[in-house]
Amino acid sequence: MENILKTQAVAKPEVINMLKQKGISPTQQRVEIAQILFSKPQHLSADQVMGIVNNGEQRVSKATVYNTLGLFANKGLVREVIVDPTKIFYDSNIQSHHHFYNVDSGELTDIHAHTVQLNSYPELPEGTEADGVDIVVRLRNKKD
Amino acid sequence: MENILKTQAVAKPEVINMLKQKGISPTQQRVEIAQILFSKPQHLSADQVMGIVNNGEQRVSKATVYNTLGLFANKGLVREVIVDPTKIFYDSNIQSHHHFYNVDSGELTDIHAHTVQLNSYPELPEGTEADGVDIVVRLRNKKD
DNA sequence: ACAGCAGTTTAGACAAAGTCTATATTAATG
DNA sequence: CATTAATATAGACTTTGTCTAAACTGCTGT
Repeated sequence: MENILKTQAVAKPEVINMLKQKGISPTQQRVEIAQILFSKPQHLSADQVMGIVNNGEQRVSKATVYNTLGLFANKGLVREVIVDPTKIFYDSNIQSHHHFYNVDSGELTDIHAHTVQLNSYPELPEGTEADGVDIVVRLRNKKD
Repeated sequence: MENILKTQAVAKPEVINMLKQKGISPTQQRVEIAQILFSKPQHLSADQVMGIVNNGEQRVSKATVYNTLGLFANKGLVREVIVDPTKIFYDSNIQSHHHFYNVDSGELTDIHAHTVQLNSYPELPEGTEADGVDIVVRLRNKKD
């Protein structure tokens, strides 16, 4: 589990409101995790969240971290980003945008929605509806 | 490990040539796996390949299946598709194209390259070069 | 033919992310 | 405030994938 310093948090009442608006009861653990996630637009793995929330003392269990991140993603509070075959990243920015993924460093950065545009759209298979479009530009470090 | 029937294979000499052209020495195990992969355009997980190649008797070890698929991907013989957080799919079609991923069924299907087009392109971060663009349209089953 | 050698393959131990289960704790409700 | 429903927890477990050390394969040059 990574050990990362907790930076400035978001105001508690603000976060509590966000949760309530999505129909999530704001328990202590959920609020703590939400404060970390929404301190800024960022991409965190479950393990990283675990490390930040439990920096020093143990306050939230592994199961709760996983449950909570899954719940948040389900309710549309955060977005899952699947680019690394070994783990899920949770993106605190749910505005439409895409990602660069540096295969060498594991770094994940944003591509603003308007710099990439689809000008045509495939027909969806029978009986299905689109749930989202993910565009990932994979990067390598130049070695010149 | 899944147990799937092996369908019609590709001719051995043909596959051996493909491997040689990419600088891969065509060992028995590699040829067997390549014959399965290239029998048609498809998306298979390591576990599925394992199931097909070893249908009935055990002929290729787990380590070799993983090594071989990794090697093939590295040499550009197959393409890794990362859409399912629990496993990698290997796509035997390396032509430029994209994917539908049905979140409910786990089904992965192709989107022809020409039905989706990027009409602008983001600036790449300093010191990096693009390694590929993956577009994934996530689907859910309609429940009406 | 065959000793030596590099490249492969193998079984099984191991690692890491994530899930599950049964129990304990907390929060909500009347 | 007692009861009940919802959450949180520790730790066992599962799955995908990696690693390691030993065995095997098939060349090479003599």
